[in-house]
Amino acid sequence: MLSKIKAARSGLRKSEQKVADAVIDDPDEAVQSSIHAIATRAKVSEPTVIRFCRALDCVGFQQFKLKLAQDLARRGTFFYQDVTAQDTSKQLASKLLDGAIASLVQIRDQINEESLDRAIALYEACSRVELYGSGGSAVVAEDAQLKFFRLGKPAIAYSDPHIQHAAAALLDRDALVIAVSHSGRSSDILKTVEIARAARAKVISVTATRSPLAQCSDVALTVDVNEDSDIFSPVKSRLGQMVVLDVLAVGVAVRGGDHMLEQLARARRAIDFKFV
Amino acid sequence: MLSKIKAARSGLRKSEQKVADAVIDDPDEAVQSSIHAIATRAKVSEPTVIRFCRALDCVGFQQFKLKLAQDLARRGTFFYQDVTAQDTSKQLASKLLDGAIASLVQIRDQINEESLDRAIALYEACSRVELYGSGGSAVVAEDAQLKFFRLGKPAIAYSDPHIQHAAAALLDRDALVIAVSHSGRSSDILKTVEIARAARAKVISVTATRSPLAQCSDVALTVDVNEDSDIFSPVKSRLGQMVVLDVLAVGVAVRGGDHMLEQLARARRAIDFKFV
DNA sequence: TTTATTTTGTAATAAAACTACACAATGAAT
DNA sequence: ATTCATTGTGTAGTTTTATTACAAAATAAA
Repeated sequence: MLSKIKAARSGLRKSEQKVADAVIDDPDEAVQSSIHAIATRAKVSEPTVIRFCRALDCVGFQQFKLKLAQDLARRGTFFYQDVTAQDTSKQLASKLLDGAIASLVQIRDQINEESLDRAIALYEACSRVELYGSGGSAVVAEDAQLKFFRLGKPAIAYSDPHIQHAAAALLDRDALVIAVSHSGRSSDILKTVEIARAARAKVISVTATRSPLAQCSDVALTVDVNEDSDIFSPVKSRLGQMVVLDVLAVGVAVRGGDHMLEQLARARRAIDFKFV
Repeated sequence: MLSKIKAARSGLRKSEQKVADAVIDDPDEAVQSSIHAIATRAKVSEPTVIRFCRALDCVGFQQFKLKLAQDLARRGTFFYQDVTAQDTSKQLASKLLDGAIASLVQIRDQINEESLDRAIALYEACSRVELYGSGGSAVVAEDAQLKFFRLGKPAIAYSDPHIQHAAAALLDRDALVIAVSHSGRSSDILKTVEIARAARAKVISVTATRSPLAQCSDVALTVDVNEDSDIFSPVKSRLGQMVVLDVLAVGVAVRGGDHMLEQLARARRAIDFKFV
């Protein structure tokens, strides 16, 4: 629509061009304005605004505004922007959300299909799952535990590094470890994975590409996002990790066929509506 | 917007629900209708339609239609698709990521600036923060705890409902509660909030629009997403809740000025690279 | 310059959105 | 069960917004 206006501009009459200019100048303002407001800003009469709409193949002003609004909605591209102390709350929220969205888009385009398939195969071959993550990653591991224990095999998450060490020492070749770490460089998690592998357990890591953790795992599901604008904690990588683990869990479920999917959907409704 | 309507539906009055149903039934028709047309189709009076719009945080019918139109326009970019047993891993991942992205886009467009400002003010006025969430929402509460305790005031998260009750009873007027719940209907969390309010603590809720929890909070930060395609747990609303709480925390930090932002950024690097 | 044609604005009309208020339904307290 | 208070819903009127009809400028052609 916006480009349509630009294209049509030179074919319009003089005062209609003024309307076109006013709309192009601030389209977001335009979609919220009445005919009167636009007419005033473009310094033309109200019927001129309507004629302008009709010239653009709209039946009236309302339809024009609707089409323009939809156009603006679609134009949404998401990118990082640093927050500043001068931002209004609205700007702040939009910037942060945009950043989060951008990171998910990035992850979507980076998903490694082969790793995912191998991870699914590892789950199918194991008899139980342990999830390790500390600090912020503990949250992700716990969230994943909730998903995995509905898939039919025992799943448990540990967030204390010492307990992780102890738990890892007790694993066997039928156990599967899912190790979550943002940087993949924490010595605790590396030590834990080392112990787990010595016990012949399989290891899936959810971490940064080419990090030490990724390199010492059987399968690495990598999550790399631009963290520059995260102030407190790597929110974006946390979101990414959660979604990637969701993908893994759903992937496993899907291998169980449509029947299993339905069953899980029912289970979810029964549980969540009561408790969450 | 559409998912907001669905989420808010049960919190609406009877005739407003009729309007909701009419809109959900054919949203494309709705964006082109006048109040009169919608009122007729829903078999209610015209003011009821306006009240319905207001209940959804719109200033009037026009704004409602505009938001709805933009929502419909965006459907095309990232949209929900049900996963099937025939999907390849890649397709599966894309579908799930698209769904997650779509939900964040929705949340971005729904952010209520006024609520956010009020929530920030509540944090600034309090002397300590307690975060309550159980089940899946416990994960969100814990994640938020990590953010909030870096802002300079004590912050603690409880995930056991009984302990939440006990903790809430010990609050005073300087305490701030952040209550997280997907549905906003769990009796545990409602009870906890009731106790907290009786102790004169302030309550910010992170939950569905017009849910009981939202209604009994001082400020509601609403998170409404279409959960149809979530198999295990409401991943999408979980992501949304985490981001919304991140926005709140960053909002608080930003009020502390650029200096505080820098300090936090340094703190984050120091902490996270070691532990996560 | 006059005349036809196009363009633009004024003023009236129609339609839509919104408000104030009154009646009806619901629920709590006696 | 009856009254009172509260909440919900509709009727009727008001204001705002969109649209039309038409007349006055402006422009171009003869």
